[in-house]
Order: sequence, then C-alpha cells, then structure tokens
Amino acid sequence: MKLTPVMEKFILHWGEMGTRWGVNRSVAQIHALLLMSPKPLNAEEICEILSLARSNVSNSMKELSGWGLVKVVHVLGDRRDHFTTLKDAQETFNIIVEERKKREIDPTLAMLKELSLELENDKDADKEVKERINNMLSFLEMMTSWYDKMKKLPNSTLVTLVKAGTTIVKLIGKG
Amino acid sequence: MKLTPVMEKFILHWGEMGTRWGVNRSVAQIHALLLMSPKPLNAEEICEILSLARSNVSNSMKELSGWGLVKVVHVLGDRRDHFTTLKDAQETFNIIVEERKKREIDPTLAMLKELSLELENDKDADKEVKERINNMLSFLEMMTSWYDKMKKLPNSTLVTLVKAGTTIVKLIGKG
DNA sequence: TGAAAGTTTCTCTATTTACAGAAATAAACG
DNA sequence: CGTTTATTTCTGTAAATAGAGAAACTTTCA
Repeated sequence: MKLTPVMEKFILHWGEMGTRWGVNRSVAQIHALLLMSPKPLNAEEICEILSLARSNVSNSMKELSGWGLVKVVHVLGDRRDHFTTLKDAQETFNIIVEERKKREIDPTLAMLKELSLELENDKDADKEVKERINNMLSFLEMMTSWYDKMKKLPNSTLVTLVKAGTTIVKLIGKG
Repeated sequence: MKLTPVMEKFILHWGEMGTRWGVNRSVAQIHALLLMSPKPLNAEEICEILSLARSNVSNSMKELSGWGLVKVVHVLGDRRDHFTTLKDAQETFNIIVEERKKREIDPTLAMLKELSLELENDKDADKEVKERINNMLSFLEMMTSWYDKMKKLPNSTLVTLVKAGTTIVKLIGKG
C-alpha cells in the first residue's frame, strides 16, 4: 500500500500525539495506519509501510489488542494474521475513555477509598486532611457513577444528549 | 512539617500516577504534598520533605504554574516564595481537564481541520479516507463544543446536572 | 555597594523507555 | 516428520527523560 500525503500527515501526527496519550509512537502510528487503511493489513505490510522492526510491530499489536482497538481477521488462502481497527470515531473514543479511566482514575479511586477508611478509625487524624481526602473521593465517585450510567446508553442517545446540552441546562434550571 | 502515614501514602500514589497523567513523579509528588499541606510551603521545605534537589523543585514549580495548579503566596516577614494549590477537587479537576484538552485534543482537532480542507479540494482523494477524517473531525467538534458550553456553567449547576443524569435521559427520551 | 539569601539555569549522570535484530518457538503444509 | 512460514520472546543499544549538584544570576537589606 502506498501512503498518500494526507495519510502520511495523519499517521505522523497521531504518532506524535501518542506519547501524550500514553502510548508510544510506534503503537500510535500503527493505529493511525489501520484507521486509514481501506483493508486489513498483515504485520509484514505494516513493517514496510512504517519502517518498523517486525518485533516492534508484534509488540505494538499486542498493546493495541490490550486496548481493544484492533481486531485480528483472516484472509482466505493466507495464513498470516491481518489487523483492522474500528473506523467509527465515537466507538474508538468510548474505548479509549474506558481504558484511560481504568488506568488513570480507578487506581486513585481505590487508594482514596482505602485512605478514607483508615482515617475514619483514626481519632488523631487531622480534620482538614480527612476533609480533603473525602472531598476528592466523593467527587470522583460522583463522576464515575455518572460515567457508568452514560456508557450504558446507546451512542445515538448520547449524541442527542450532547446536542441538547444547552436545552437541558435550561430545563433543569440554573443552580 | 512531618508527614503522617496517610499523607505519605497519598503523595507516593499521586507520584506514581503522575507518569500516567503526563507529568513526572516529582511534579506530581509536589502537587500531592501541597494538596495535603495545611499551610503554604516554601521551596526549601518541599525539598526536605520529599528529598528532592532544589533545582528539581524549582522546575517542578514552574511546570505546576504552567498547569495553573499552584499559586505563589507570601508570608509577612519572609521573602521566600510560598506555594499553595487549590484544595477543591472539582476546581482541580476542571483545570486538569482544560489543560489536557489543550495538549491532547486541540492539536489533533487543528490537524483534522487542515486535512479535511486539503481533501475538499482534492478530486483524486480516496472517498473512504475523506469520510473517516470528516467523521473524526465532526465527532471531536461536537464533543468540544459541548465541553465549551459545559465549562461556562457554574460548578453547582454541573453537580445538579450530573446528579440528574438518569432523569435527563428519561426526559429526553431514549433515541 | 556588597554580603547574604533566594531562585533559576546549566551540565552531567542515572534511569527509563523505545526499538532493532537475533534467537527461539509455534503453526501449517507437503 | 522435516521444512517452510509466521509469530513471539529475548537481548542489547540508542534515545529520551528525570533529576542531582554546581554555577550563575537576582533580589533584598544593611
């Protein structure tokens, strides 16, 4: 497959952003390539197109699978694995948000719960500290329980809700 | 200042998570320390408590200022800078989300706009690619414009909205 | 204005992470 | 079953990042 200039720009950008999103350049570039590719690609093709080592592609595929972002498919008469990724922006976004929550929020939530419990049975504990820990904990709990509800909704409902954003605020009344 | 076991746990955890959140351990530890500290701390105190080099603290303070997470205050009769951070979870969260959006979303939004424009004036461009770029672009635009509206609301309204999450869905009707 | 106190910038090293290439393993087919 | 093809794991090196300590610079006050 030959990359068009647009594809190349897209892949390079995605690769650079990858580091900010918590994955390395290779992983993000491969994801970008699969997003652009009209058909599933095998590992060898990915190596060639992106000039990456075979092992690097292998490991990156594993990481992308860990994120749930790539699927392995097979082509008739070819025993090699071929890889695709979801092409829908919203689905992709949902997955990334979910995974990042797991990695970036859940451990902190667990830690806060633990500390909150410890502080409860601690008569000498500083009142201010107790208060702040509990403030963080209850804020995060509120946000995550809201998120859990939202993610159960079908995407179409979410779109409706998001588009209705301003209307909702008016309905509920400010404050 | 002497750290209690709870504070220490909190600081160490925050430090570890920092790397996942896109800041280094020192920066995250300092932020955690300021979150727990009952009073503003000067650089020297931070060095001692966290066993960090003076220069490291200085650079970290600069980074935290860049995030808008710390404020410099002065104590009467002391010429040294003293540092505090917002103690409210929601405010802190708002700032972090805003900053991460700037770093993690905005550049991609700009890139997609650019590519979308290029593709528009390109008769030979692959139709599929065009479609995917535009799908991503319009999804991100929808999300960010929703976010821009939400962030204008006072926190209390946001809390109401989040708490009313389920009710809203029922009001709007599924789909 | 110069000594002291405070802060920042610079330089060098240690640590971590990324990634290529080789070796090892596993699967498929004749 | 051995040979070919595909994939993964291992090992070493390069690159990036973090962070200590020294040097340079700035501010404050006597």
